[in-house]
Amino acid sequence: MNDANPKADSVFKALGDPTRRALLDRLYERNGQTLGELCADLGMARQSATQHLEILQAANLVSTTKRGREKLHFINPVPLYEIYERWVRKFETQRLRLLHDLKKQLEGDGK
Amino acid sequence: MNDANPKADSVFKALGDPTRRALLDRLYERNGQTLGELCADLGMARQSATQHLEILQAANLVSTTKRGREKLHFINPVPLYEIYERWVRKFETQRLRLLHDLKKQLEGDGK
DNA sequence: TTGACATGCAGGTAAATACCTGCATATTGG
DNA sequence: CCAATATGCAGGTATTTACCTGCATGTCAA
Repeated sequence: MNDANPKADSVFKALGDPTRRALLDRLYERNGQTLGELCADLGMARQSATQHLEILQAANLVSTTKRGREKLHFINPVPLYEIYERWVRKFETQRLRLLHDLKKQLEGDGK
Repeated sequence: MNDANPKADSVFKALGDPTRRALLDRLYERNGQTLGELCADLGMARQSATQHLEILQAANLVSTTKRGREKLHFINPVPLYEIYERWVRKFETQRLRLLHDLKKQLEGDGK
């Protein structure tokens, strides 16, 4: 009776935190960064960042490999695409896209 | 330094719970349901469901209107599309779609 | 009007979450 | 080898979350 899909759960929960979204953006800009690099300028202790990265890994949004004493992090966009297939495409209509484009156009004037 | 986007936060957090995803699915099947209808078969107290619906509303995924003593709930897919624009499209590549289709095809055999 | 029905409001608890600190381990470079 | 560097491990705390129960309010229909 419950859509207790653990996959969707882990991905949405992973994305539900600004620090983790920032980490994904950083990895998008440059893939394969070390823990230390990713921690820099995050404004929190290393161990906190580590935990965030573990959550991203559990959601399969990030995968890692070790190079010597360093841990390299790589982004994996597939879960995002699967969310799209399940949670966006389902609600997608021609009208929706048009509405979105119109909104963007209107916002473009204001900003 | 932090992508503390309250909009993304509210939407992802709203979607990060199986009960709330189930509610969205139910509203997709039949829009405009009352609180009582949505509570049925959820396996939790009415007030708990109410709180979940409030969270969906805060994320702008659901809007409501009152008809007499009833409260009607309507789904709003726009935030989902905005997530797509920000978090899927960005990582989208030709290769990705191909990979996804391939995977689906392979899974189709097994199941 | 009044009783039944739909929903709102006000707490209260257990578990999960997002941080932290302190110490341990493993790797590299000189 | 050994000191500096990168990361892992083991807790500990405050806040948030997901539930609950009990009672109040508002609306409909006979």
